[in-house]
Amino acid sequence: MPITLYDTRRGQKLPFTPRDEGRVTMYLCGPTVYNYAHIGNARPAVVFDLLARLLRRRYVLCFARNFTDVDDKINAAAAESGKPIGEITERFKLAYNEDMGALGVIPPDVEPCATEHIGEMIAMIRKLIEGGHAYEAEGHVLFDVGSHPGYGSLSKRNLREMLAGARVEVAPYKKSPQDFVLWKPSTPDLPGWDSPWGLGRPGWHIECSAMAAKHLGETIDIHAGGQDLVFPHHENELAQSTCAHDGAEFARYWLHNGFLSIDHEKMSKSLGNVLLVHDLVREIPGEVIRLALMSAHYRQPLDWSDDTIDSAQRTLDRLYGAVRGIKVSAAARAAAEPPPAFLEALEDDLNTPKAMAEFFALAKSLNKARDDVSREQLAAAMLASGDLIGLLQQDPESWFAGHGAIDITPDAIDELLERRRAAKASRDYAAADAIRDQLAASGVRIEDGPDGTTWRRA
RNA sequence: GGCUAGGUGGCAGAGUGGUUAUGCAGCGGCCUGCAAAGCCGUGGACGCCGGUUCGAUUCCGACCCUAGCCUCCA
Repeated sequence: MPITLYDTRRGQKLPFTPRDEGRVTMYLCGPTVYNYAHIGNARPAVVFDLLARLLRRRYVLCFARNFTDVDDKINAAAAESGKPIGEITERFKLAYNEDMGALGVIPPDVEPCATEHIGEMIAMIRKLIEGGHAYEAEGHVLFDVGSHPGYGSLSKRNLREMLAGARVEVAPYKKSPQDFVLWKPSTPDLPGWDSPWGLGRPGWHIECSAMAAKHLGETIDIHAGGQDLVFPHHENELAQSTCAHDGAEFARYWLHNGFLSIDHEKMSKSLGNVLLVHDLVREIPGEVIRLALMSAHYRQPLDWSDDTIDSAQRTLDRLYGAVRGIKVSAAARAAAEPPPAFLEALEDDLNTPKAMAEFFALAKSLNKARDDVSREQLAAAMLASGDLIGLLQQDPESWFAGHGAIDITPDAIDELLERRRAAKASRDYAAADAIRDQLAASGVRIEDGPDGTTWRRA
């Protein structure tokens, strides 16, 4: 069964086949590094990390995710803070990778920075001018959308509709209101590079086109990003790259993740509900955040709330609870594979909810299994499934110990549990229950099992 | 106003032209000294109106509602 993916441009789910047999190229639009990533930024990073993990099972993958480190928002942040631009971009590049790492995102193969590809951008812009697809006007270089009949094919718009709906004031030097900037002039106080059009800096869209071509080639298999990038960013990338590469197909599959809302509201500074991953990971285990981001299908909208987090936490408790206390030998773990139904769900356009249902089925089988061999094999299959999607990466005991949620040491807990065991042995249930209540007051919930008593943070 | 996606049981959230999603919550039971966890069972759903069909939550059309984009926001 081939992997299927929903392609935005063609508007349907299609079997995925790489252009070169056995090798896949994928490009994901990364962050503009002027602030910490918020939870909405984390969604594409996590879901397309999952896709990368799946693709690697079958293919050699080259996965690029860029940093946009030249941008007017960065300039504004620098002006506001009084810090050099390079200091800001470096700081937030590091923070981004740390935060995504906490969510189990495996670093991509290539992380190109826009500022290191100015030469490639200038070359591409020259090619566009030579080909009649771009023109210079008042120090700017603009892409001429009228020169590319396919413009609008990705976002399914046509120029007439866009003109009718235009609500933005148009710069007078543009031939058409939809023409967009490839290069713009810089003043000495702004980042700038020498170019055939004077000191300037690149527009946003050309960065990705140039970096994708440099690292992945003129035609890439998969281009991914958030739904809000479809227009104008990806439409413009598509136009630029196609025209600069003599009509060569730019991206064979376009994937877009749905939007994330906070308590059913749009996340925005004005509403004051912007949740930074940097802050969230201090309170919530990374795996909980990761699972919450995978709890809805990636193309669906996802609402982030306390319930979303609680639900993911409970789900992980259940999964960790199933594998807790089961010895899995290195050999068994190495031999284990995720169940076919689990894989099929994921390979069907990343159907994570369906895959989780299969994960639960596996946990249930394990909970019911009696003999040690079956239990080890099922636990190994669960761990293999977790390895694939970036969950169950912790030792179950430390998972249930939590972090900072309890105000009593493990040694003290063990001592109390021993006293409770003794009380139970002498049928002093009042004393046993008193100890249980005492532990509960410290945030520890205990569970009597056939092999003794275990505990977890409440 | 235009474009693009959605509207599923108390909540979250898949999927399907006729047959169990799944998880949480609820209810009953097993287990347990009592709990918890786990297991077994159980109720409850497909926005509204038409159409196609033997049969539609699933296909088609209209309508209502929601979200995103049309502003260099993932």
